Amino acid sequence: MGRGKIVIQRIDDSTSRQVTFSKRRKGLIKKAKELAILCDAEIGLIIFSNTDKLYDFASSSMKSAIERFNKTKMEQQQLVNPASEVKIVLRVVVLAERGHNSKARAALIAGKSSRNLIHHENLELSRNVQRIHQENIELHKKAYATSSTNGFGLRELEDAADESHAQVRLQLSQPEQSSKS
Amino acid sequence: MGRGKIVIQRIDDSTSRQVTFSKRRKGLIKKAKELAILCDAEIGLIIFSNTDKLYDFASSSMKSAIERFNKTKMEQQQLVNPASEVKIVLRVVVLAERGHNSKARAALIAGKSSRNLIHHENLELSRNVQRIHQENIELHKKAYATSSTNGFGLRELEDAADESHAQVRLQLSQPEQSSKS
DNA sequence: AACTATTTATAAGA
DNA sequence: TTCTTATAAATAGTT
Repeated sequence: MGRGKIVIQRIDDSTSRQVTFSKRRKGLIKKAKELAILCDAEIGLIIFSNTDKLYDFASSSMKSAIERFNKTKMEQQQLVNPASEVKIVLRVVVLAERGHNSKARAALIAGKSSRNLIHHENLELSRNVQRIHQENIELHKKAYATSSTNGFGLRELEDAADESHAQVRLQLSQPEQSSKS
Repeated sequence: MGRGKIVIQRIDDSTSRQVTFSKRRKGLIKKAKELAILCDAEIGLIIFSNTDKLYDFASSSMKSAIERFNKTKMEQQQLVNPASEVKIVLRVVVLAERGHNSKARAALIAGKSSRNLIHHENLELSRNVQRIHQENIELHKKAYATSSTNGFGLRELEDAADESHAQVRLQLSQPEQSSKS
C-alpha cells in the first residue's frame, strides 16, 4: 500500500528498514487495538526491533495474556497426552530389555505374563504421569505467582512510599528543625 | 477500509462480530509476519476470541518472545528502581514516626543525626533491594526453567519413546513367541 | 516529518 | 459461508 509494490523480504538498507519498522509497528498496534475492541478479543502483542527495543500492546495486561496462553497450551497438551501413557509403557519394555528394570527384565526373559506386568506398570505410570503433570501445573502457577505476590517486592514498597508521600515530606523536615532549636 | 466507514466499538451483532474477527485476525497475523520479515523484528502475538479460542503467531517462538519480554521488563524495572531506594528511605522515616522501627523513632525524637541514620539505613536497604531483586530474577529463571528442564517431563518421556519405537515393537512380540515354544 | 500515489485491507452486499 | 467489489485505510517512495 504505497507508491510501489514491495516484496516481503528483509529490507537491507538500515535507514528505510528503520522507517518502515516505525510505520508498520504503529499500524500493527493500531490494528491490534481495533480488533480487541471491535470483537471483544484479548490480545497480547510483543515487538522487538532489530535494535532490541521493545514495543508492546495488551488489551488487558500482558501478564493476563501470557498466563491465559500458557494455560490454554497446557490444556491442549493434556488433550493430546493420553497417547503418551501408551508410549511410556512401551519405553518400560525397552528399558527392561536393556537391563534398566530388573523386575520387568525377569518377566520378559521368563516370557510369562508380560501382559499383566505391562498392565500393572501402566497403572503405576499413569499415576506418575498425572503426578508429574500436576507438578508442572503447580510450578507454572507458582512461577507466575512469585512475580506478583512476593509480599515484599519493589512494587509494594513503591506503592507504600507513594501513598504516604505528603506525610513523608513533613517528617523529613521536622528533625532538622528540632535539632536547631 | 470497506464499503462504509465504521466506528471502533464493540460490534453488537454476534454474527458480524464473528465475521469481522475472522477477517481482521487474519489481516493482523499477516501484518505481524510481514513486519517480522521486513524489519528483522521478533514478534509474539496472542489472540483470544470472545469464545476463548486461541490464535497466535510468533516469529521465532512464543517462549522466546515471552522470555525476552520478561527479561526486558525486568531490566527496565532495574533502571527505574534507584529512585525506589530513595522512596524506601522516606518510608522508613514514616514508619519510624508511626512507631514501627524503634531505632529510627528514637533518633527522630532525639532530633539528632537523622541524616546519618538515614544514610545508614539507605545502605542497608540498598542491599536488601539488590537482594530482593536478585531473588526475583532467580525465581523468574527458575519458573521458566522448570517448564522445560524438568528432567523427567512428558516431553522427555515421549521423545525417548519415539526414538526407540521400532525396537519396542520387536520387544513386545518376542515374549509371546518364547512362551509358546 | 509531511505528502500523495498506490496498494492493501475490509465492510457490506450477493 | 465464501466470493465480490466499492471504499477506507495503510504505507512506499518522494519531498
